[in-house]
Amino acid sequence: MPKTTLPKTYDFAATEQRLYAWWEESGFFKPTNDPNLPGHDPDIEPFVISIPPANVTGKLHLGHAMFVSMEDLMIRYHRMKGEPSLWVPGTDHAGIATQLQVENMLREQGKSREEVGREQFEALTWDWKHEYGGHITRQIRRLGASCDWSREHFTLDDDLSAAVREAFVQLYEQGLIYRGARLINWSPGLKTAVSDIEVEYAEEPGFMYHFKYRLADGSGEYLPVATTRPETILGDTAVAVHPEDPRYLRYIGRTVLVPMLDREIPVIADEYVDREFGTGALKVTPAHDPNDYEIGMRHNLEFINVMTKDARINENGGPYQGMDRFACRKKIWADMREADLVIKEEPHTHQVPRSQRGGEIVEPMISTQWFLKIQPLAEKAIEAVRDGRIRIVPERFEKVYFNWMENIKDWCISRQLWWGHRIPVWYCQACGKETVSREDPTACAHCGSSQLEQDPDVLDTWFSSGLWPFSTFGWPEQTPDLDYFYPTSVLETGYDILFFWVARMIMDGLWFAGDIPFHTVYLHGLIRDEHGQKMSKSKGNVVDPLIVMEELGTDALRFTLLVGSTPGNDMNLSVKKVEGNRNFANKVWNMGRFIIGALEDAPAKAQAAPQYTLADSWIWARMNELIRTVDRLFENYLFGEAGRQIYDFMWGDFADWYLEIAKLQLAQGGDRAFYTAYTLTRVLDTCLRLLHPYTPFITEELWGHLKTAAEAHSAELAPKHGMGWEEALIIARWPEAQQPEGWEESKITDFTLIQELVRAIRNVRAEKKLPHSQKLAALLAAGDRSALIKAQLESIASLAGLNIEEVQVFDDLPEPPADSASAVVQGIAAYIPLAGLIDTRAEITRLEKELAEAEGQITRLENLLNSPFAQKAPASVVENERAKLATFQETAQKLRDQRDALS
RNA sequence: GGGCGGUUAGCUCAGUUGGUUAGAGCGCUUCCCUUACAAGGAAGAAGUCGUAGGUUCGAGUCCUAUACCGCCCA
Repeated sequence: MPKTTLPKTYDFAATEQRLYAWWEESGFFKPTNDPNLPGHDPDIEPFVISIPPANVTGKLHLGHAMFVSMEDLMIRYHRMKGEPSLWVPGTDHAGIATQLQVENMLREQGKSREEVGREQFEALTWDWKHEYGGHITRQIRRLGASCDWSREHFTLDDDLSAAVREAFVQLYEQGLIYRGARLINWSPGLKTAVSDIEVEYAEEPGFMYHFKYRLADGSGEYLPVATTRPETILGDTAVAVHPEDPRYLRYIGRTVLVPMLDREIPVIADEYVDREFGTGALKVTPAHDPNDYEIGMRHNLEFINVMTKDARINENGGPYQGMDRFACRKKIWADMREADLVIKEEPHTHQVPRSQRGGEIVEPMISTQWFLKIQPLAEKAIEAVRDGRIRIVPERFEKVYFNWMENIKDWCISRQLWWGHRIPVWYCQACGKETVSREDPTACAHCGSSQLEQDPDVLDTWFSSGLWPFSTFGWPEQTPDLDYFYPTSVLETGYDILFFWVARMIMDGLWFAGDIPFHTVYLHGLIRDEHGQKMSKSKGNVVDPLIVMEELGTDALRFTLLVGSTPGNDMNLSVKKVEGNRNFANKVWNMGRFIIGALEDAPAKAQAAPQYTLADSWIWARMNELIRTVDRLFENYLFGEAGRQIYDFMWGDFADWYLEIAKLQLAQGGDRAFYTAYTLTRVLDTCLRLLHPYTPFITEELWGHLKTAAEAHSAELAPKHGMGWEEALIIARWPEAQQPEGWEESKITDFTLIQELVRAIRNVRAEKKLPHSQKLAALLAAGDRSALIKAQLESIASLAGLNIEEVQVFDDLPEPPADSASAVVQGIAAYIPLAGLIDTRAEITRLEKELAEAEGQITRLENLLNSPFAQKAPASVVENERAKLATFQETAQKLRDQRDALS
């Protein structure tokens, strides 16, 4: 055959970049029905996804690979459905991360950011962004992401910055943004505040320090108190006990002396105190602990901050001033031991708050920051999910969402960084009042003075990310994009940023854009290594997606991520799995090679109306089943299962069975060959369309070859039912399942019987260790199915390795032939004469084993049918079981005959 | 302390509304370079579906309890 020039192995390296460039140049990534172009129809509903903006500093990791694969799958599916599909790409400025990068660069040059100054530092950061910011988007392209790059955005772009200003000013004017001194999480290394959700608590070994709080009256009495952080003693402003704790009742209202400082503080009663924990008496440091802060507020205690911004002890710490917090912990404890104030210390595991970035221990501190009263926004956001306007997949995350939203606290939005959206508040040096403005003001709004100074802080990066689904469309401008594409359709991301990002987008979307930002939230899981361990550099188990793509192809990686995961659940990834899917890609490639080669040899036209074979009908029926299944699964966001179905059909049905039979049919020539070529083409075409959202490159490449070959060969091979040989697979129409016409079930039943028979004969061959090259003779006793078997004899013989000249089909064989190996399938007996090769005793043993199996089933089914099952189960289910019983009885009888013939 | 998820073959995991012989990939055993594919083909071994109850004619699937592992929140 083949004049075909396709290489034997799919060469993804030569394909991927070329196809991506072609897609992009051809404008396939842009939505149809663009609202900025003439002829736009606003009534057609678009499908829209906002990409989770990647950090500009980022390097591609599997998390990116996951969301890109998942979102690209959805976008490609909807695009093929013919919907105007838009995927908006972009990056965020990642305040802390980016600033750290540039600071590191400066450090290597022996400089600090303070030395270069703010303006220069910002300029350097922009330079850095221009140089390295494109890395991540180039890497996202490598994954095949079909996003509309002409709509790419960056959170610090002018238009997005304008959106941030607008949002800030609106909230300020609505009285929801305020500035004040509150307890916040302070990152001493970064010297900035961080929000509550940027702090992670880890159980770590430490000590519980027990010591004496002496009464101020000089009586020598003391309260035993325990703490894990002795350095905070310096900031204690009360000792609290439970109001009903008999041990301490008599101390309530009296005063005690702070160790080493001898400051006099009250003993108070508060129900927060856990009598079982520690000594039952709690030192209260309102300026350095969230719970103590609450107590301090309730009891009007003094708030004494004892630390500086780099976590050293400040002037309130008396002799300890200037010491690092951990050095102070040691020193004060030593001093207290000296002063006989120590009772004991014991090992203790406690919760240590660490910064999500950098990992240093965060210090709770009182600091003046900007806060957002988020509760009014949260209420709307809760409602939107509660009433179903927004659906979260998988549903269980709705509970997590509600729980967080209902307990939401004011959000600290200011950061002491230089890289980000600067807070649009100016302080007047003349009158001291604030001016808050969308445009940089030149004069104080209150006194007109021009002596203004802008707040030095910037906003939390997530403040801008929350606006992403509409700021990228031009909000607050009422642009055609905003009008048409907002609300977007699906928000897809990892469940780990449900609070950081998803929740804020919902709140902001409802608050600012007046509508939900998307109707569905799809959450994927985290990717772990092959044994479920978190990937980390220190463990050395990190899988680099770039290397995997390099070695095994993008399609293999994508398919692995998509098919190996279920919504909301973590997945374990191993290179072995990717390898398996590389093999699948190669298998698909070779199916294509075969089919394209086969076309060239088949007639270009049919002479008569089609007379489809059993195999043709079977594969056609199975294919339609597949399309229906895939559609159903897609509607339920079960992309992994859908992918597995496609894989199983292509490999297990189409390649393993139909292709093998097709070889025989093609060899017959004439109409048989034509209709076989037609079926091969149609099924492959359909499969490639279904598979395209998973593995876009190989399917596009192969489909192009198929299209070229088919068009060159015959117009009659073209797709029908609204499909055609479109310009490219990426914009080709999604297959529509043909409604069942009634004949399908029996064809599938018949073909399944043929498969089982073939397998049974192959099994005999394998057990007798006969090479495939040795064609066998066979006698088949097929009862009422002998017509079917006769009709399919050529296929059976070929697939099972029989010599068709030596195969005989009977309704019944009164006498099982001697010197034969035998097998029984659904009551059909197959005898393979093997003179000299039969070990009678072994054969009897084998038959009896099978007979025992069949008899076991008969007993089971008889019992079942004699139970209430027969009355209570639906008739069709009962009928099924009866039919099975009959088949087993038939099979058992045949097996007995065979055994008896040997004995 | 509250909530969620997981527990199915040696390993990694599917199993969609309960339907009666539980599937895949990898690994393992045996055979085969059969002109689409050795990154392949054929055959095979392998699971009391964490445990204990319950609902039901029927439970991997629903309910209750429980153990272990993991995650989130406080």
